[in-house]
Amino acid sequence: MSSILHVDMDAFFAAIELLRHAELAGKPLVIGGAGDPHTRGVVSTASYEARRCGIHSGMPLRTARKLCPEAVFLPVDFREYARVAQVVKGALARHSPVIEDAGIDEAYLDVTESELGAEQIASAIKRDVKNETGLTCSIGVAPNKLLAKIASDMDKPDGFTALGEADLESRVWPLPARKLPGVGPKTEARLARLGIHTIGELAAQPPERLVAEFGPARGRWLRDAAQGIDERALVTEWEPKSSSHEVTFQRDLGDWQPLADTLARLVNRLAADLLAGNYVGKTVAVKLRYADFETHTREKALEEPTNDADAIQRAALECLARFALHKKVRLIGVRVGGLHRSAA
DNA sequence: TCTGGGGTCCTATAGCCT
DNA sequence: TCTGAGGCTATAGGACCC
Repeated sequence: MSSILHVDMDAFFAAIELLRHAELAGKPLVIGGAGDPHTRGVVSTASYEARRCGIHSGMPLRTARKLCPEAVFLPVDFREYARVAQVVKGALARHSPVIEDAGIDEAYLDVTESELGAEQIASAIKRDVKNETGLTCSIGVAPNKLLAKIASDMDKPDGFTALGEADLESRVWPLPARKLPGVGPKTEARLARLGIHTIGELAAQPPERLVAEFGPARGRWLRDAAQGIDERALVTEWEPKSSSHEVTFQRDLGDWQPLADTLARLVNRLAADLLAGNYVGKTVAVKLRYADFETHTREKALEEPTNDADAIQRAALECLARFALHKKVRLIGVRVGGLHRSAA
């Protein structure tokens, strides 16, 4: 039986800002966008005080301000959060050689081979992370990644939860289906239409019913996940498959020229990123989001893999020309896919 | 004048080939 | 020669995650 830890930092961005701005302790704090709730942007992280007002990540900043006018808004400082994340990951790596980076503020550790118990390891991790960063985290332990992640969410902040197969019925099945990682708002709504609201109700479904509704791959995955079955191994090495930049305009745009100008800037940034990472890509895609939030992409395969800004820009402009400009545009983006390391 | 930016993976569909 | 089944690839969209 494997023993997998999931480590999840508590309100990561907000907690880092509180370290730098001690005077904000106890106040509702919202990190997101440019830090100005009068501009377009969404909440990245809300402190626990702000969450009590109903603010959560993904919410428009304007909405957050209406819910909690006295909240303090700060811009996202990715460089600083990435720096702290490196310190955290360094501390984690000392507790297991088998570690999966699962985003800026979380990771999985395989501690099956450790001589220490999972709970001992978890408390040592909490101590080290606290000592080296001043931050707290929540940790879940389980026989697989799926259950470990569910576990780490069960006691926050600064919690520890162990889940075994025997806990499935009493502790996992009563949870809403939405608590399964991989079930988002769309799937939650479809399940609700089938009368399925909890993970237990999902686990009790005849597989054919889920397959009929969601297709073979997803139908079977839903059943397995609800029964706590997850055989995925930790991903300890990773290479990017695509790289992109996009921007949402403060005011929707109705003309080609500023769109093309913005696209050129995004392409230059992207080409610089590829060059810095020594990557070349095989496809170029342009994304347009119209004012009504309808989103479309147009993609073109390159004749040969490249990271050359001019070649990418030619392809991007061809993609842009295939769009109709019948509605105003709120966002434009560019992506290069099919990445691999450059031979040069 | 709701709704970011950076990703991944899956699915549907169309065109082409055998 | 016509028709159909099935596989493969490219493209577009959707859902999800942090």
